[in-house]
Amino acid sequence: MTKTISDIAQMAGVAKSTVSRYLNGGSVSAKTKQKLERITREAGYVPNTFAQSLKAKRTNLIGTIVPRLDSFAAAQTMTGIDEEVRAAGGQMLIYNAGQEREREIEAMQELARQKVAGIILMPARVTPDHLRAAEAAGIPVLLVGQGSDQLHSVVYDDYRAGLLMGRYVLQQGHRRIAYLGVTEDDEAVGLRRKEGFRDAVAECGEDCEVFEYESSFKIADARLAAERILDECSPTLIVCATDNIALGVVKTAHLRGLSIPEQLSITGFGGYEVTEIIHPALTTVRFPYFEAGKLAARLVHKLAAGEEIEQRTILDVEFLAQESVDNLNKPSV
Amino acid sequence: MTKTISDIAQMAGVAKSTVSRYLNGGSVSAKTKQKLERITREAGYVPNTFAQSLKAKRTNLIGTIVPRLDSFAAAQTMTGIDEEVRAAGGQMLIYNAGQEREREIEAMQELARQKVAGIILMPARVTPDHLRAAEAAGIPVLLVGQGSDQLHSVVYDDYRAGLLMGRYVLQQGHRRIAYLGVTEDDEAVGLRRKEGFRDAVAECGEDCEVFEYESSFKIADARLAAERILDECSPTLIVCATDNIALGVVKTAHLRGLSIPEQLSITGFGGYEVTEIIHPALTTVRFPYFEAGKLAARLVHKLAAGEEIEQRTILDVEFLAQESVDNLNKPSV
DNA sequence: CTGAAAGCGCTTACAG
DNA sequence: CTGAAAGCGCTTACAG
Repeated sequence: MTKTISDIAQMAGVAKSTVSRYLNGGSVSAKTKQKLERITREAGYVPNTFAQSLKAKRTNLIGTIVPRLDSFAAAQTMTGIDEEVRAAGGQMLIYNAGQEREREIEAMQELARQKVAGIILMPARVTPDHLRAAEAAGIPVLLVGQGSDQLHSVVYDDYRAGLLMGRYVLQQGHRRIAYLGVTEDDEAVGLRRKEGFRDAVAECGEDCEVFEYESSFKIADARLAAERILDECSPTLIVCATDNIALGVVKTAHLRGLSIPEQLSITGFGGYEVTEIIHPALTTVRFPYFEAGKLAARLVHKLAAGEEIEQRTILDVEFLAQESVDNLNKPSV
Repeated sequence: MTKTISDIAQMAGVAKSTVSRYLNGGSVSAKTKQKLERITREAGYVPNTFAQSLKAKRTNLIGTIVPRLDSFAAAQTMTGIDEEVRAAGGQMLIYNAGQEREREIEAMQELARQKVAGIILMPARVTPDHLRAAEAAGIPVLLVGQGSDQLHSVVYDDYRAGLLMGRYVLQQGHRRIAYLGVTEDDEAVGLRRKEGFRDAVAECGEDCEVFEYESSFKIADARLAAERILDECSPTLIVCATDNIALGVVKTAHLRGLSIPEQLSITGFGGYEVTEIIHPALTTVRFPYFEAGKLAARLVHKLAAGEEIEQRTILDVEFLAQESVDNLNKPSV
């Protein structure tokens, strides 16, 4: 049924090697080239990827390992990677780790078996197991979202995001603030953003009370954390480590009948599309997920080609003042 | 560096075929099995997928073609497929068609080349080109979300979704309604939902004005459409063909200072997570995207195994009354 | 420019 | 239960 290179060779009256050479742009006379062109077209010839890969021992596949498929950040990043990989004539293979660290390790092994040209990994945390697996894979592994001294990475300026957010809310007059973060095991989201925020508070000089809380990334958990915060310390503002967490806090505020931002100000990090759609629109910091994906794809291709790249590429973030933070400096009515 | 089956055979002092048989669960004596077990483990042997596929001419890959990566429905469906495919020892390969019909066709050819065991396709519309490509692919193609007389499919009960929505809003007393739909080229979303809604209106018997409008799936377009609707026919309720469209309408309402649902009721279809989070929570119909993905994976595996399945599997939807529809029957204050 | 041959790593009848 | 051999469809030196 499906034609092989031998069939084509026979039909054209040439050797298999000639056909192969033609297919791969090797030296072929104009005449045979023309003939082969016609015949492959008419026969609807498509090369067998496996046979190619078996010989060539590599593919133009880029493996992407994501923590989950249904997150805004992951979706944007994948879209960026896909666009760039496709433009380079390759293909993206997505591996869903389902938020389990072991499956990230497994994924690297599996993708290495499939001889992908490179791997883009979006981990919540980089462990020694990751480093070992990356080493063993024998192919370039590029991190997105988390940095590492051992592996190449594309990261966001989480520290600056926290700093910008801190400066802004302080400048709006907030002095009694709850910071709803996530585990510091997550260096980028849990640690850096908070550090930036703390430094903004420190540089402000004035008295400012900050109550630190922790939640998971889940909206449901964020709602519970918000209950606790409101019961315990009644801040004028809750700074949330991600937009999703902020959405949970917004929900709790609504349920308690608190109006935003008059009675409670709320901020997020991320810049998810939904932050502009909800009312009031959420003040946040936009992270360039899509651009990070495109860049990551380009970099991993370079790595695969043996080129040198920077160990760590830091992408800038953009502060987005919207409507969910009250200005406490305005003259009271 | 990486061990092949020949290395293992040599190390164990047996023939390659014996190793292969051991690996594939063929008949091997207990003694050699034990020996091979140890040796493959110690050598860290991993079979070369390409060589396997080259011989076997098939893989345990399931190809999934999605219109886009960053949609709630697509993400949920992919997650469901992935979970099930993985449980069956296979792997899901995602192909992003970027909302271009031609790329859906391309994807089928490409996936066929890669000898995936089956393809799950989520098209906006099934065209003759799709049917031809599916035919030519020579492997099972299962549709999700849109039905077809030629191909197997898993579809949602879009008609019933529209019917339930229509009955509910009429029962709440709405008689001046805008229906903001999408192109009827999209049979499921554009046509069936609207038909269900229309039939609900018909069976109600009473006078009811329905103004039909059309938008794309984009939030920005939905916002514009909402402007037009509010200017032209001031309905008490806007029924939107998807939750995303509803979000756009909600935004417009907020910007105009209309309170929901008192001054304008709004509904969606889909049951996206965000509909519960926003305030007021959006009344909608929940579509079982995740379950559809799981089911699709099971069915495509059956198809690949040569089993018979129903031509069209219809999944039930669930009406979700939340807060965005006003009850006009309540005694006025 | 062209062809014959070997080989990539595996599987699969076929004998024994 | 085990082994020798052929072959999957391609690529790649090596001669010519």
